[in-house]
Amino acid sequence: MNKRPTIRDVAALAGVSVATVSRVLSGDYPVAGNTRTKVQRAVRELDYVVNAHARALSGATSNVVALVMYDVVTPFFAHIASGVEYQATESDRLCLVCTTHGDPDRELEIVKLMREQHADAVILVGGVLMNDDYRERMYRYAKGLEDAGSRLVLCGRPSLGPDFPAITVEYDNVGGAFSATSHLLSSGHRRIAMLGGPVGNTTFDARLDGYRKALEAFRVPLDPALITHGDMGQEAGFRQIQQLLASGVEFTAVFAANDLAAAGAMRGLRAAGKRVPDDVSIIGYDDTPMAPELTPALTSVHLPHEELGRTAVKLALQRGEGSARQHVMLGTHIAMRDSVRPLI
Amino acid sequence: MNKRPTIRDVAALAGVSVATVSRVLSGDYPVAGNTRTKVQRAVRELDYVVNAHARALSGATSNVVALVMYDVVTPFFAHIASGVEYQATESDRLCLVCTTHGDPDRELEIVKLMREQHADAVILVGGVLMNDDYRERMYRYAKGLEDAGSRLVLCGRPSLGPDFPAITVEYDNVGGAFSATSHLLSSGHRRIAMLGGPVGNTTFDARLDGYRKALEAFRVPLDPALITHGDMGQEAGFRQIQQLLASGVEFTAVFAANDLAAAGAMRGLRAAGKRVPDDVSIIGYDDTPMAPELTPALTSVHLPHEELGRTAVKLALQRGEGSARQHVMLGTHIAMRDSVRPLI
DNA sequence: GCGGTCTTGGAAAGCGGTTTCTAAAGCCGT
DNA sequence: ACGGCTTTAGAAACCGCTTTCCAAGACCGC
Repeated sequence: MNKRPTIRDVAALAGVSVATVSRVLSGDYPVAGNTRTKVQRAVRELDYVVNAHARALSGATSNVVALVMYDVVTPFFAHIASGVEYQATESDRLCLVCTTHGDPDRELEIVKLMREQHADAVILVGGVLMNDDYRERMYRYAKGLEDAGSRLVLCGRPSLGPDFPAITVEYDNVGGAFSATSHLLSSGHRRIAMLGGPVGNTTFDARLDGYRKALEAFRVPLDPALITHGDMGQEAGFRQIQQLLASGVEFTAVFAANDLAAAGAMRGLRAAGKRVPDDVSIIGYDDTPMAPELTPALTSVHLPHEELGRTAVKLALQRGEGSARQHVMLGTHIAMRDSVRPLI
Repeated sequence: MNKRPTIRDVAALAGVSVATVSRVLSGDYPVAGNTRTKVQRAVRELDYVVNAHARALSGATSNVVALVMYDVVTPFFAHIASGVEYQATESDRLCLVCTTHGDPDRELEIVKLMREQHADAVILVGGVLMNDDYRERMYRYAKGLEDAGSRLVLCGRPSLGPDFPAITVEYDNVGGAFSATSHLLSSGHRRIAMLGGPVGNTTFDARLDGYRKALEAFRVPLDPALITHGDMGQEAGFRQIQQLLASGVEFTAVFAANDLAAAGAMRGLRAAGKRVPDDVSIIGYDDTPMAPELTPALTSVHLPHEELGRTAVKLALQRGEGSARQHVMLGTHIAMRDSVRPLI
């Protein structure tokens, strides 16, 4: 078991000083071609790799981007993660992934870990329950991360104000929901059930808001009986539609605040003998890979997931003062498929 | 902008030496309760967090587990990643995620990066094109990682032999495919089309092998015309089934080597006016979240994705000699749904 | 041939911890 | 009161790299 070689071993073998080896490897400092070759040969000979920790310790950056999200399997998060990972790689960074499952304590712990790691950027992804406790917590995080040298990015989560030391990369939840609802409205639907998410969650509150605004724009009175809430899983969607059906309230269309709930709802409608889209039209949100495979293929609000992730990393890594508190809002569009039918 | 405090600042504030602070934080060495309290107060006062790189540098472990996989969004990988992340957190490790998109050069680079990082474990996930080049590459990786102090884990990928310095955590591809095919066979189907993956890929070769073995066990002759290959995406599944249909070969059932291809195939069958399962039965593989939402709900081979990931981490972190080259094989089972119908 | 830039390479001081080695207290029995 | 043993705490030597500061050659015009 030969110990792992150090830069000293390389220097010795190449017959130069450690400083020279370091400079050859970093590539910035001018080194005579001859010397460079000798060093590179020695590196290959010993199969030497630098020690990232030693490098990070002595002033350089850690070259790590941290991604903090609810979980890793929900398509919404997975696709954002994909974008983050892509851009991190592009920028020669490694990508640290942590999940919170919605637990604030866990989140606190993760932020602490990230301060320890000196991550170049810490990206917090996805909607949250917005309240004073949250704001205060975020403020502490931001300060801690700032003087650990990390950039904080809020991704798919509203900004906490222009003075808040974080970059925000959002997509237009209100606009997307407005479009989706408008799409149903302009197809003649007036009784549109809303399958909403947890109350207080920034993402789902915004989607509900877009729904409201669209109704208003079309001068359709809002019927609270049409609005339900769930945890946005497939089972929740199934149950929500069942309740709606059982309650006897009439509706000809459904706007589900995400595709998973939409899928569950379609199953529920089918179970109740309702045909989609002949009896009930339905539109989802997120445009996950599942959407086109459902029967009928689900019309859904398409989000620029990957771009969201890429942009978050790009902005965070962009050096220069002032760049530390930007706010970007990306647009959405509707992916039209077969689950919506105009009302006669 | 107050600089981030060091252990020295804490020591000064608490009126003790840095050694003492270090010991209080590590928690192993005996420290008088009084001193401990003073130190903890100072830590809180300064909002001090250790520098992970400094800690890693001075002998301790890096507390990082690296996960290397094809991509981050395919449910197969996402669920394994979920298990890895879960167990890593459980073991107080952070989780570094890298994707290769099948590029061997990228993989090589990642392994180098992991050597630099001194990851506690490096987990390579998913099937690969098995050939001599691959074996040789793996051998180099294994050696390099070994004397960087990292454990190498092959997850969902066959072992390279008992002497190979790596842990292997597999699931039974042959067995799963055997069961799936047998399920169709015992339902009376004899003409079973196979939607296979890339030739040479360990995962899909094994699934094809299980298909063959099942036919053999039922003494059903294998018809090469029923076997197709694709890249296992939804489009591939769609195209493969179209070709099959166009070629005129008869079949009453389809075994798709993953759910994505199965979904595409179902779409293709529907487009061709074939009803599932009335005209054609179909069974998938991986049991992704999409499976129960398809119409009809797709019967599929369920894999212990999460457990695979958890086991990989658990074994890798288990210290003790000899534990460095274990081999675990997890089982699969069929999730019965509505896409298979007995032939009269 | 000489003083003065430009290159090139080395010595050494950190970076922020952990850990070994050592010394000062504190406790005990006699 | 004193020697010996156990706790507890400090000094200092690393861990492996980057980078600043310097010095020695190389090269130049005159």
